[in-house]
Parts: sequence; C-alpha cells; structure tokens
Amino acid sequence: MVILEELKKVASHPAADELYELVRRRLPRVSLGTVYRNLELLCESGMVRKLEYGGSQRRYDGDATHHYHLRCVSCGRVEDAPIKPVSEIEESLRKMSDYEIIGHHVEFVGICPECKRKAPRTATQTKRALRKEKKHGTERITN
Amino acid sequence: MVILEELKKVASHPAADELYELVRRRLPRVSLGTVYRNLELLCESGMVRKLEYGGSQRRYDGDATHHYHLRCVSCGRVEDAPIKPVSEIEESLRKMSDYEIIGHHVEFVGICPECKRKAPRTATQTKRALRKEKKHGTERITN
DNA sequence: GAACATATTGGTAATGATTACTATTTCTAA
DNA sequence: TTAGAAATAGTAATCATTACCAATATGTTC
Repeated sequence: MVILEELKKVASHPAADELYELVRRRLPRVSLGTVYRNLELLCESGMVRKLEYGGSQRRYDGDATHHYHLRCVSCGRVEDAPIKPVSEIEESLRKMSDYEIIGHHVEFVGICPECKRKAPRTATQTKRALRKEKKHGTERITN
Repeated sequence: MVILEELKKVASHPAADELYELVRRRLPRVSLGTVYRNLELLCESGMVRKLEYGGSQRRYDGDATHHYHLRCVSCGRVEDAPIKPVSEIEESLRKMSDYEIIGHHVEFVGICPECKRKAPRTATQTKRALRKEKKHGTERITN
C-alpha cells in the first residue's frame, strides 16, 4: 500500500530504486526486493503500469489508465503526454494485419522546457544527446 | 559491413546475441563485443535503429526509416506494423506541450496469427501472457 | 490466548544483458 | 617494411532485476 501510495504521489514515473528511496522514508526497513516484488504484483493486478521505453531501468507509473508519454532526451525525465490516446489507430491496423491487436503504446521524445532554457542545442548536439540518453536516463527524482 | 548486411537480411529485429549467431556464420571469429560495438556505431550513424520496447533484451532494426512496430505478446516476435506513421500526432502535441518535440515511437501489442492458431486464449490467459512477456521474449530467430 | 499453518519480508546471492578493458591483430601510409 | 593508429577477441566488470531462503509477521482454529 505504501508503495502504491508513494507511486501515485509523484508524477515522475520513478524507477524501482528511486521508488525504494521514497518508500524508505516511511518504511525505513523495507528491502529493494520487496519493492520489486510488490510492483510486479501491482502491475499484475492492473493498478500500476510498467514502462519499458529507452534507458537501462524500467519505470513505474501509478496511473494505469491509457495515456502516452513524453521523454526528454536531455535530462531523461518522463511525463504524461497531454494528448488523449487515439484508439482509432488500432482499428486501422486491424484492417491491415492478421494480428489480434491488444493495445498500443506511444512515447514521444523531445526536449523539456527546462533543458531548452539551460542548454539550447545545435541539431548535432541534439542528435548526440538522443543517442546518449538511450544508455541511461540522466536525471532522477526531483519530487 | 557484415553485421549491417545480416541485419538488413532478416525481418525479425534480432537481439544482439541473435545477430551475433547470424554474423558468426560468415565470420566465425567475431566476438560478441564487436557486434555490440558496431551496432552502436551503426546506430550513431543513423543506419540502424535500436528498439527498446518490452523484454529484457534490446533489438536492432536494419530499417532506420520511421515506422511502427507490432509485437506478439505470446511468442515475443516483433514485426513492422503495416501502417504508415502519423506525423500529425506530433503537431497536435506541439500545441499542447512546451517540449521541443523531436519524434515519436509506437509499439502495438497483439497476438500473431501463428500463436492464435496454436493456442487460442481466453481473455484471462491473454492478460497473463501479456504480463509474462515483459520478462523475456520467448521466441528467437527463425529466419 | 496458545499453537499451528500460511504469507510476506529482508538480506543476500545469482542471473544475464551490456559495457569496459587490454593484449593482440589488422590496417594505413609514408 | 615499418611505425603508428584503429579495430578486434576474449574476458572481466557492471548493474538492474530476479531468485532464494531463513526469519518474521499474519492469520486461523480451537
């Protein structure tokens, strides 16, 4: 319950170790394994979504309703994209494919306002950042 | 060059170790490290795309043009989705967000015809599979 | 409430994909 | 050919995640 509460509190889609730190403030004796284990259970029960886009760590989302994400290639933060999902796209794919379509996920990549301000980039720098960020999201929790 | 050629030959979006096996048929002395290193270089030069959707392994795509993917939750295979990308979606997000939008990726999830045939699933089974498949894509190269 | 069965946890070890490292090999150009 | 630079093979290190297990907590029955 604490894990779920803390996850719902933040908008940052934290990775397991980040959430572990948050939970530890309330339950100083929890173990990282417990966090992983219960995140898995919460995912299975459909209350939490596991995000597996770029980067070396998975992120967790306390909002399990269908929505898209927006990732900053510069600092690595992931936010909810402020547009509503277009489910019609699944319909159009159904017409073209023999797959039984279950769902779809969308990730936008871009540069967040803060990073734009901090370090306006040339196109080349942006491309380089876009490559780098694959390795590991740079920024951690700020919430 | 051999790495790129082999990658372009297959439609299966292989993981590094799968591609390693393919390359080894032509260059029996290559090391896995060389495959990783050159895949990285090919990605940086824009000739290869790294796919970081679900599963524990990254996949590589010899087609770097913008397109969507379709993953079977049952066997883990990843194919190109036979619909063209809708770039307008980036426009609509630009109106709603202060991010500088660079691009977007879409992954559809579903059940491939073969898996549908092999093992028609109840809704519950499908959900369970959909959870499981996050852990590790089941099927490997068949090409 | 005591006695027992069951479930969950903490702590640590194992796993596995990726990256880093380094001695050796291969290329390059004068 | 030969010195210097670049790439490679093979192996070690890294790090997120998972597995394991003894210990603890929780629940249940009488």
